[in-house]
Amino acid sequence: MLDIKLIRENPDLVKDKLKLRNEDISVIDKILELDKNRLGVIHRSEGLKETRNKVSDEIAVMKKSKEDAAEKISEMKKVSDDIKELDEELRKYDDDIDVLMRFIPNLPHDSVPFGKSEKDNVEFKKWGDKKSFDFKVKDHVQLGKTLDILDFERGTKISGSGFPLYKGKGAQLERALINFMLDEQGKNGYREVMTPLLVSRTSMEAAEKIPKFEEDMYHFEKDDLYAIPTAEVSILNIHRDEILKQEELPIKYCGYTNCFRREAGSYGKDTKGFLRVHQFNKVELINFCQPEESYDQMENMLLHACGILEKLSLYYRVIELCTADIGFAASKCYDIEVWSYAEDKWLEASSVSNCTDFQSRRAMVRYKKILENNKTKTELVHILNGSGLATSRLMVSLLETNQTKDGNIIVPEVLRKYAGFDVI
RNA sequence: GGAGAGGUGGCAGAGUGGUCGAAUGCGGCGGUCUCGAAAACCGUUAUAGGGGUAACUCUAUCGAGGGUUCGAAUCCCUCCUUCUCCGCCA
Repeated sequence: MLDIKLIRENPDLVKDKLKLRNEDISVIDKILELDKNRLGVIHRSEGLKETRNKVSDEIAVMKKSKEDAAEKISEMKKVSDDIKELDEELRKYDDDIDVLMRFIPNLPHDSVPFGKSEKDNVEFKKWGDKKSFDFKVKDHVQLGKTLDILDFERGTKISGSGFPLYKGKGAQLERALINFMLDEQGKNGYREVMTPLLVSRTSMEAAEKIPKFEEDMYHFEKDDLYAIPTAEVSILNIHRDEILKQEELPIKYCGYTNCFRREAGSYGKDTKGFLRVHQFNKVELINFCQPEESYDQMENMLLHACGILEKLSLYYRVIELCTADIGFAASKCYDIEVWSYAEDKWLEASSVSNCTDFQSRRAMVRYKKILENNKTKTELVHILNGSGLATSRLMVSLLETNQTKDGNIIVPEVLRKYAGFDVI
């Protein structure tokens, strides 16, 4: 969430930034009014509390010296009732403000290109060469079926559409890919973690996934747990409600998890094979750092994600998302897309986001900043996330790129020691 | 799932209705002493939110949320969590 103080003190700045995102800015004025009322109630309530505390002390003294305090007690009874009423009112204001705040996205960074839709995203970088095939390429579904390594029909039988079944060398290749990526990110300084896949509502809220994306989550009602849509959620919550040391920043984690997404509202779009699935595998990168270095860290993370694709020799490009397309919690985003020869289009395989203090404010992840005069100040960390990478769309490109004329797959050099075979 | 015992400041650990934001010890920071260090001694040591240019001041916080009371770390209720024992299961 945004800082209420920033809204209070710089409403025009906030509005201008939100306009860039095509947001309805009337909500800011509503918040300002509620906030003003809220502060008034706080003043009155705290004034009464001050009286109550003072008089209660006086009552204690009177009782000790056996004086009659009945009058003061009845006086305070009234004061206490008034406090109760004001605090009730205060809570209402808090709730009303919170409801509005939860749907306001992060402010875009100055470097983010302006745009009105995803069409205005800017190509930032392109790597590799588009391969030319002297035969008709098969798509990943055909390849998977012919080689008997991917079985979407049976996956559907087991769970419904969007739950892929990997078989034999397909399963092994997937495992190889995951291990390869974890090892590479480990070399890049990320500490490997294996996290819970089901998380509490509190954890989802801390990551700013709820309430905005509630419809996209799998929810286990009986235990009130949510299946994570990305390891970002569980990794981010490692340090919820903690105060970190300045010298341990940046803290970098990588973790492989299954990811679960209901993909509500996207039925009928990209339904083929891996293009849009409810369950997929992803190696996630998370970085907790000091505010002043977060944009540098972001560039690093982008390189770390791209490094995987380069080692796999896959043709890819990086897109800098425009103000209309950056993620809810993000101030800046890069998407990495791999090329699908069969679909003849780019597929999103990774997204690197700087969420600044937007998530850390609700998650309360802070650090002790050492100031010049040697004093310390507690400040929110910046949190970044990036996929490094998601396997499903990566697998599409990997299979298609490395197919041979007779329908086999040449395993990329770097994966061979992980897979234990060279060809499928 | 059953039975019991806990959750207090960075840590350990007192505190069962009143000047308790909280004794004491350890640790941390600053100082005295010393050539320097140790020891000893003295001081200091939380977070959040209001108000004030500031010194400062007010409010809240003893697992979380409600309740009783003029007043709650202390009493009552609910939840979370940790530990011990029993049962069940991988």
